[in-house]
Amino acid sequence: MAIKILLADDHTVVRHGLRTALEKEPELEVVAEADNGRLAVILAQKLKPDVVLMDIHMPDLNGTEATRQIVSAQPDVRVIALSMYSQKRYVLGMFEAGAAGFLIKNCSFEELAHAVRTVAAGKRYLNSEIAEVLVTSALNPAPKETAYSLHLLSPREREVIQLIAEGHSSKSIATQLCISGRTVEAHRREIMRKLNVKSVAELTKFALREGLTSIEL
Amino acid sequence: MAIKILLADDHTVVRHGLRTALEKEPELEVVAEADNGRLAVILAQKLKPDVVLMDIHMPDLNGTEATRQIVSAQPDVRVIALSMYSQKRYVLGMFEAGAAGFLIKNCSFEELAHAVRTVAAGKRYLNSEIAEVLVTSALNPAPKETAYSLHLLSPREREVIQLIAEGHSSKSIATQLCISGRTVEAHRREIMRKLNVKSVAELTKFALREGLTSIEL
DNA sequence: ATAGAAATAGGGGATTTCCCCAATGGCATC
DNA sequence: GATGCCATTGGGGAAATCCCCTATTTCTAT
Repeated sequence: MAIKILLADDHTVVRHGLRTALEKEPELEVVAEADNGRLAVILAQKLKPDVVLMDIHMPDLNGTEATRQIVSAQPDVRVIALSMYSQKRYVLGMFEAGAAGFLIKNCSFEELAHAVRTVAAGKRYLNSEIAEVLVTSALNPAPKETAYSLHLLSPREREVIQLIAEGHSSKSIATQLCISGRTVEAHRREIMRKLNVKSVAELTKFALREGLTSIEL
Repeated sequence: MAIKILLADDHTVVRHGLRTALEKEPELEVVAEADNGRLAVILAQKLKPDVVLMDIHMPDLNGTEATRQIVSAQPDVRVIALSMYSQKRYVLGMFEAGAAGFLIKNCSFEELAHAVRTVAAGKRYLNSEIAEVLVTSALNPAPKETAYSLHLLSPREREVIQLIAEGHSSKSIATQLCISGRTVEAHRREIMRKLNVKSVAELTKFALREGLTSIEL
């Protein structure tokens, strides 16, 4: 009995490529494709696939919400998240929504096929990168809030990171906050340690994602 | 004589799927894959493919700059841009860099294969959506700044700003580009002078707006 | 109460970035 | 073919940031 697969990804070419590659595997069968989350939910209900390969970024209904709806209606459908990024909030969000596995799009096809068989057998599938994210997250037991790592930072640190992301130097920040430049440097280092970034560029992207600053100059 | 294709996309699974699908076509042959723009340039030089399928968003060297380098060195290599989005600045940027065609990832595989054959025959390939973007753009003769404001920067500077916005230090960039750290610093200063910014934070935001880097880490 | 964290500030030195300047080479315009 | 622009390549020195520490105060939580 072949494993029935539903592909949910908004890029037609990507879906076609995945289907072609998956169907070279004898016991895997792609039964349908969806180009958005809402359609994925409908098709999952109708076709009862064994495994859904679910992209996270999709129009109309994103992969996380689609997973939540599918799994709550049909707990035996196994969903594998397929994402470009291994960011904690995506990983935690998908598992919280009920996904059985998580793959980075930058994985090998062999890993993808292996993941499909693993979750179809009722097990979870995590590669080492995702496992790392989960372990780190589990060891910092500040549930939910840690997922949005802004809560890792103290209020003062949030002030400082915003000013850095707005382009201010440590000295300028010190003047604005009426503290010593050394203190600002200490905050800056602590922020980078907590967020595990090594450059102002990454720090700026974090601040943008968290809405601490605007992309406009 | 089969059409030799080079695949450049940073997602391994996507490359594998495309390769599998393309190789079902008798007269198409995938001769190599690259997961970043710099490798694509090297492989294009070495293998002299007929067609390069080039993703726009890639680490280290993006698809637009990679296209520019490939086409300027080997004008007979035909590059097809493969993008998730049909935003004007991507379309204009790729054609300005010398691309022969432009495909949205959300196109059918038949269209992809047809585009490969079309550009290999020396013609351009545009689907109606891209044609629409170009016509609109041609009828609204917006000055270059609005169309492709990266024109302020030289090609080398565009390489450097991408790497800075990805979080690399000058020294690391120097190693990647095989030039002195002092030269990278000079580029960095020139970039900041031209863009009139004073910090890596502002520079990162510019790179994000121009699609040179992704907000995800 | 005691442990831990946040906020403050600093020493000293390594590394990186910033600002002034210079040489080369290409390419275009005149 | 001379001129001039600018891209690319770099040096020297000043400034900023980063990294290793220590230290005090305050507040919170166990």
